[in-house]
Amino acid sequence: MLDLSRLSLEQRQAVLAGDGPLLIVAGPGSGKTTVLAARIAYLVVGRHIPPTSILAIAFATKAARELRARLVGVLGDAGRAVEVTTFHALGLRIIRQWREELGFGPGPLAVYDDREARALLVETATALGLDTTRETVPQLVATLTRHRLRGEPPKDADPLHPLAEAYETALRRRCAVDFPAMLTLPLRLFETHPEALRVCQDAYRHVLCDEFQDVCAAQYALLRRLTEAHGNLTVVGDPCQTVYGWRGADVRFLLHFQRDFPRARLIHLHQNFRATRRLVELANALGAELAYGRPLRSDNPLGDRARLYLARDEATEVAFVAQEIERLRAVGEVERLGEVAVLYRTNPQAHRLGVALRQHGIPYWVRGRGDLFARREVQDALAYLRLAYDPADTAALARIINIPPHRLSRLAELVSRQPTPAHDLPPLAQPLGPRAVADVEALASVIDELHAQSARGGPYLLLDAALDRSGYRDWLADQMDGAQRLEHLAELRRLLVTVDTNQADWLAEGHLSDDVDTADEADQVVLTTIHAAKGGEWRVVFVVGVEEGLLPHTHALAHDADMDAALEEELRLAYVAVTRPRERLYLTCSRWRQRGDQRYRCQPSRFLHGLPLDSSEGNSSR
DNA sequence: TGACAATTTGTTTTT
DNA sequence: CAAATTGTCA
Repeated sequence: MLDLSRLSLEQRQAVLAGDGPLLIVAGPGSGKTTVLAARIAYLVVGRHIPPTSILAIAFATKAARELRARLVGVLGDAGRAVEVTTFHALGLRIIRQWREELGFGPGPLAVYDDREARALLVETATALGLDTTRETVPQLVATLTRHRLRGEPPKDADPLHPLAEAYETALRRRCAVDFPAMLTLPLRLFETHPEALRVCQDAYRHVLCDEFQDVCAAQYALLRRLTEAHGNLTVVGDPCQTVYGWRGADVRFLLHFQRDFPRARLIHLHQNFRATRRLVELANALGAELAYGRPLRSDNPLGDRARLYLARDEATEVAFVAQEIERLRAVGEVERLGEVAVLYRTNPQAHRLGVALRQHGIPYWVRGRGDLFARREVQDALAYLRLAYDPADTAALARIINIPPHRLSRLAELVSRQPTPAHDLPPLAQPLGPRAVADVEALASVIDELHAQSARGGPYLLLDAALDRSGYRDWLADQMDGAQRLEHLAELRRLLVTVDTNQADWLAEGHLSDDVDTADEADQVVLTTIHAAKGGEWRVVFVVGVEEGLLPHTHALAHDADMDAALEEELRLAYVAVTRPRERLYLTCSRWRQRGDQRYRCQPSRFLHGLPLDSSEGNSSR
């Protein structure tokens, strides 16, 4: 049945803990995913809880997928029936289910990314007569987002109140949600429609939340509401790994869990099963600086010391990484390249790494952001698809009405201000001249054709038709980087081939998925930000750019108001990074770094101080 | 007035 | 280095 023999005593306690609130504080490498999966399995097998009434929440879609895979491994088909999702996907589903109650009209929900959301906010702010300069806008976005993630809209007296209201109305009018709305709207719904709350509460008899140290107030409120009837809430987290403070994460929900849930059981998992003992010691040395930290225990083999490489410049630094990977592969220490990851603080660092790895003929895979769904051409293509499925999707129309450029930019402005379906546009285009009217009519007929086709073929065929009929493909080909951007669309097409045709949801879900790893990761080195690496583990890990200015990032040093908090988050980030490898850890930094056309002198990170490291200096390459 | 090119700027992390 | 902003041409 359920085999718990390979679990430690503490792990078993966590798995078998009874009903009610349960807090598992689990350090890195303590097997928390295993425990989470085993606990769910135990609920199903041992306690006969129907899998469909168990809700497991992760932060990233990737993590959710991994957990689901584990569950299928342990439980088979029953594992598939467990609801494993992310906060945002859950929120989106709830919004969809009660769309009318939330004041949305018919038609598919559009998901606005940060760019679109910002544009809408600027528009509403301008309409309200607020000044929207380059300095004020980021402020505005930040403050408003902070309010929303806290689950507390600005009070009536707050000068931001009218903007918050107007922005929300604007979203509703366009039938759109942005990321914070996926959390705040369900909360609102639960306030105003208790019957909806009841339905959601009744659906799940057990709720489990991974990465609990990273929940924001709105997410925490969501968890509380969902479980307030029965209190069967299991949360797993590590206060030393909060790295999403800028996104509203508040570790106090974990620290004060027992205050909010007096009956809560607390279990610590602090034995590390992942890394060699020397690496665990290094992690402990770094973690000693952290508040709320507890040292990790380890009975693992001693292993090798971590290595610090001081490069002269970035080129030398990335060359070292490539050469070292080559060497490890040559001596047989690395069999599959998927056992190796390179971690960095900022996305642009991936570029130089890619160059070096390519030069050495080492296949690699860049994980996380920068890919598909963030790209403009992909968004455009998706907007065409949205229109094909629903010609009345005015948000999608507003996006593509002048792409490729017709003579419709005036009209585009109108549509974004006052949503109008394409069919009703010709009168509006009248004053712009006969050519504009003709263009609008041509556009409307293309949309009609696509709509007619939408019922027949799969999404990828529709994509082909959309790109050809609209002239988008031809237009894009002539643009800057046209070939490369067409390649992105080809990638989208490949993805769409695998999509379940009858699922109307995939369009919206696409915005939530943080990676498109159809590629086989097994034989490719993984390049990832430290943030996106959280939860991952590899045999060999390189952490590059461990310098003042990158890790800790200058941004964390700038504003002295909350400098301590910001700096500590950087330290936690470093802690996350060094706790990823199983066997081998390399830290590298560069003495010089190029940014724009200026060279900067760099100092090794303060976090390296006092760590047990073998240092070497690079002077070979030029 | 609108499309497009060149310049310039300001840079974390992501659901 | 990409996006916003300004400048130029039709």
